Amino acid sequence: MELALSLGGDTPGPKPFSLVEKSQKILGKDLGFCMAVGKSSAADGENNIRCNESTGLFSADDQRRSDSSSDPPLQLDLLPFSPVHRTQPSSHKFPFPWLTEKLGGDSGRGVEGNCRRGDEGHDQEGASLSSPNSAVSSFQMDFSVFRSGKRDFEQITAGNEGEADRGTSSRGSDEEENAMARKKLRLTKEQSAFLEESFKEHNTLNPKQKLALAKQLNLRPRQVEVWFQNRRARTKLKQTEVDCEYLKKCCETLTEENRRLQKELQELRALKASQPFYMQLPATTLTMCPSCERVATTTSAAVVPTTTTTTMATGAAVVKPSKLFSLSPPRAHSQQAASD
DNA sequence: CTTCTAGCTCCGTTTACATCA
DNA sequence: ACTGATGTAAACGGAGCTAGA
Repeated sequence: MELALSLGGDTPGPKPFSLVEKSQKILGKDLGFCMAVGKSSAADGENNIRCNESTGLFSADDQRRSDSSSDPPLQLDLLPFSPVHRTQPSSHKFPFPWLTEKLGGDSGRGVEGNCRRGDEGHDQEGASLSSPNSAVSSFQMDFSVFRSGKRDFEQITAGNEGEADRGTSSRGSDEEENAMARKKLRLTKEQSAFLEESFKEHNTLNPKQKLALAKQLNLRPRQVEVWFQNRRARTKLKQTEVDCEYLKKCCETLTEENRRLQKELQELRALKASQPFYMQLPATTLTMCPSCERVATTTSAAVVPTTTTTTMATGAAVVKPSKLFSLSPPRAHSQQAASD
């Protein structure tokens, strides 16, 4: 058995969040991820979960495929749950564009901010709908205050417009635009929260979803695309950190186990040397599946093996060895379980 | 069947911006 | 108040893959 950790990067397509039963606040972190520890096999390449392009949902086939492994993967799920989300009432739902579309409504007003200058023909409308009392709609003003320490408002506005203009063309295509200093526009909390919610639904977007989201948030589609791209990268990075931690713990466990086994082996050898007839009883082999920790006992015909072979499959196995033992790969048990 | 193209994601990198000492 | 170091996140550009013409 191999210890297979899904780092989420070496497989194409969306990642296995759909498999995970959502449990929040694992490891006490706000950001969360899932970790899948499963048996690696030649079919692993087929276990990638693909998000349905049209619905953004994971299909039952995908689920079945992912469940097809004989060893159900251990998953650590630390789902994204930002402080922003925590402040939301539990009943609060963001109006996802594709959902509102399905419901036949275009009523959800987008979160304003980083406003474009009418590059898609709806910005002016969005601006005109702004309510002075709305935290969201006050963004433009807040934005100017927010940055007033660095630049004056006119410069900022010009920067936004430049960004907006640039966004309508494909990336890096226009020399004029390239000549212009790259302005980075921080997304508002509302925009980020909205995008986070969307990301929780599905971490990739089809073009329709991207456009709808961009329209909803008053961003360029390219910005939405880049945000998801960066968000996936962040997820992967965090996942890698979690995986590393887990592997470190595995390593420590195995080292400790190895040390213990070596010690026990020495004791057994010493015992054998002092009592040469002691070991002529049939050897007992304990076989434990590391994943389910079921132990099967078999009595071998061998008498006093001259060498003891111990195979540790994973650090998950905790075996109290008696006289002689071996840890066989869970494959044996899997086959046995299958026959059960 | 091959080639071309468009569109996508991933990845590494750059850069603007915020924060802190 | 100013400054430099550092971290974060938006954005860029290239590579690779895939579907469709």
